[in-house]
Amino acid sequence: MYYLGMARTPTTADVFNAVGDAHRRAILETIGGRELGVGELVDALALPQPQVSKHLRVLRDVGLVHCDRVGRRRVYRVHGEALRPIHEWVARFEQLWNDRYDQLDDLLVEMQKGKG
Amino acid sequence: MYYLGMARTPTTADVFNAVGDAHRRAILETIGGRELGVGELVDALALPQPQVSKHLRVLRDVGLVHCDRVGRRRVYRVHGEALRPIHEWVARFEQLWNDRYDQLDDLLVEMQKGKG
DNA sequence: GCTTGACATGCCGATATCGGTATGTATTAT
DNA sequence: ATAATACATACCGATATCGGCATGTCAAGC
Repeated sequence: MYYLGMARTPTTADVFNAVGDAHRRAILETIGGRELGVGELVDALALPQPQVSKHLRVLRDVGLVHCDRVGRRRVYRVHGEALRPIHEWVARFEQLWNDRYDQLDDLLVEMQKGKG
Repeated sequence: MYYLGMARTPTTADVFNAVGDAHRRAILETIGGRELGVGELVDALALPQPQVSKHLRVLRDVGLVHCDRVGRRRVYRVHGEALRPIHEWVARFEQLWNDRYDQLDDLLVEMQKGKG
């Protein structure tokens, strides 16, 4: 009989996966709050240019970076909001090791009440 | 000439990678704050038992779950603190889309001062 | 126009990864 | 001791993934 199913879950190129790679994380860290061209990333990370470009492509596809064309350069910046799913997912487990944020949430609620 | 280097970065089985897989996340979500045996996970997730066991192995290796032997069962529980690296990494970018937590951090510092 | 610069993309090889099936192992029950 | 339960592990096939190299593309300068 022939093989029909998928061999592995199609890595729905999602944010969790994109951040799973150390080089991709390094790229995001290097860009930080700045706007960097590919060449600057290549210099900073000491990686071959095609590799950086391909990682940037992945990050772009999941919305983690945005890109502007400036002359013949491509200027990349981090779109931090794309990390929100990760933040919220991790937050679901946070209380299992740290209740500080729950305290803070309560506090915030109180503050809002006081202000209103 | 012969090929010498590594073909890819050795997926240093780290927490980021472990959480990159959707099935693994589902396992963590299903366990949640409870203690579950493998069979219960198999039933809940409708996955083959070996697959669940192997994912649990990965989660164990990175410290995301702990395991106790209870009779002939293995009872798994989430060790949420292992998610801290992810939390902290994401937090570094949080200010790029949400400054609420910075406010809260400032507030916490003030509270501690008041208490001390 | 042609060249250069800055980057994206295509192709390839090696391997890590995931799912499936079969089998091993340890513990309880009889 | 034997059998059954609950799970881990081994092995395999298919493919996704990453790194390296070569080439394509597109804007700017001459």
